[in-house]
Amino acid sequence: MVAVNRWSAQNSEGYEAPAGLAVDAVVLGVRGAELVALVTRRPEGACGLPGGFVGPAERPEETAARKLEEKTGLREVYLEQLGTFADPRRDPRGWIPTVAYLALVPVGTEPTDLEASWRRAQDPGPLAFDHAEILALARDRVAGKLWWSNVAVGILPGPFSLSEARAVYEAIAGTRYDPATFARDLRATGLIEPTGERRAGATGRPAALYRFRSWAPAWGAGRRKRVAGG
Amino acid sequence: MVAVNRWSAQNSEGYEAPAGLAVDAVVLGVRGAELVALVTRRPEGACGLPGGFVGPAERPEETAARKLEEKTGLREVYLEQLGTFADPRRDPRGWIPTVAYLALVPVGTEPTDLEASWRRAQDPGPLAFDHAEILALARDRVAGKLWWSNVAVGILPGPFSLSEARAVYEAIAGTRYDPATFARDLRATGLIEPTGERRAGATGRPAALYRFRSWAPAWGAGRRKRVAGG
DNA sequence: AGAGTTCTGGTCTGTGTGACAAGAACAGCG
DNA sequence: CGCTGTTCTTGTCACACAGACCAGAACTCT
Repeated sequence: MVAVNRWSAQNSEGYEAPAGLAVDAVVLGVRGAELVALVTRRPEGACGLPGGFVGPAERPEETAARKLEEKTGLREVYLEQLGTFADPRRDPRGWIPTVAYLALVPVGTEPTDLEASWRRAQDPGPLAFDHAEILALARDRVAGKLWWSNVAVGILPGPFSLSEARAVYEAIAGTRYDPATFARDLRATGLIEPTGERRAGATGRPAALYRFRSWAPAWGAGRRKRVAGG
Repeated sequence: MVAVNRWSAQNSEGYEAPAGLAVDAVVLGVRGAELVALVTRRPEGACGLPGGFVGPAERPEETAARKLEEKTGLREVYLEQLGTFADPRRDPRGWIPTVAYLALVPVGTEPTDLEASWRRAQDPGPLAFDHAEILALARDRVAGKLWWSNVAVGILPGPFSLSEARAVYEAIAGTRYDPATFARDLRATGLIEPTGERRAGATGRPAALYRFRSWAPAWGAGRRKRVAGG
């Protein structure tokens, strides 16, 4: 019944228990042609992923959503569990496993928290704990699922042109696509539908606008792109 | 410093802490033409996935490997994290998050623990807690990675014929493959290599034997199969 | 009105995939 | 020993798809 020391607790069954359960979120967005991740300055001064402790009546995804709203003001963001990092030595404060989440936020989102800022997802600079490893896992995950699901809806929630979608896909995949082929293939996935509107005002021919058919996680049924050879 | 009740603890920082950290393993194998999962009888009488509590100086994958050896006698099995299930109400005993793992064991493996037995991965019967959900996630995961990695090495560790490999792949994917096309495609992944031996004694032309090039997780570089349309 | 830019539909070609056909290498039997 | 049946193995063929290119459409700017 008594915590044996500062670093871990003990329950009534005699099992050692963690000192707490944490969540960390990899918040990804697109700025210009680059994939960016949100990092916050920690009390110790180092930078790290936004996160916090899970409450005793909370599901971890609720904690992640709560922290995300604090940093960005956004609700209803795409959120997916990446995995759990539970090496007992990962946090010098004690035995604190963390459940890592991947979040995707719309183009143009700015941090509401002054301690938070965008960094390039590649080369984010030094991060606390094992956060660099978590970020790397997030990059692989989102790139792998790009053409197979509607994860991009988190970054393109509103009506978008195929050029805007292409910029997002290119930033995430790290490659360039032929505009005509990209349009054909994205339409063929069946994940998007035309709104009937067009975006004028810019230079060139106005682009037709599209939206994702569903906000909820979904999978394409038509053509799929192969992933780049490993 | 004092656990507030039987169901959760509290650390020195004032944060509530879980009552313990658990692991559960989905142990998959192939018996005949079917994908099977290992289940154990729990003290309460219900059936569930093999699992246990993580020690304070242990990484969860070590706990999973330890429990797996208790149930099957196997060391060096393929082990991969599936995800974490941490709904505070998932376990009636208290706030106990569990990290779920996927393990693949060779064809012919028999449980060493009398309380453990094989069940069909589809239709395993009622399972305790959220273990049915965890098993479903494991089935999807292994089917999705089948053609993209050498996960099957966990089920086919020794020399095998292409027919034996095909039986395993068909059991996992739940489909049937053309023998000739299967042979061409599996060879084209670059994941396997011929041993030079042949398996005689059975009826028909003796089959050439193959082995996986590497035991460690690896990815194919050649042809890949598309996943079945969702 | 003309030039420049971007979007969009069409075509063409190389390649991967699935299905099929035919030959090779054994065991069992009359 | 030859025939039959089975299984493994190689080869071929048709189709669908990814990628690239081209030309026209639709706008803005000068």
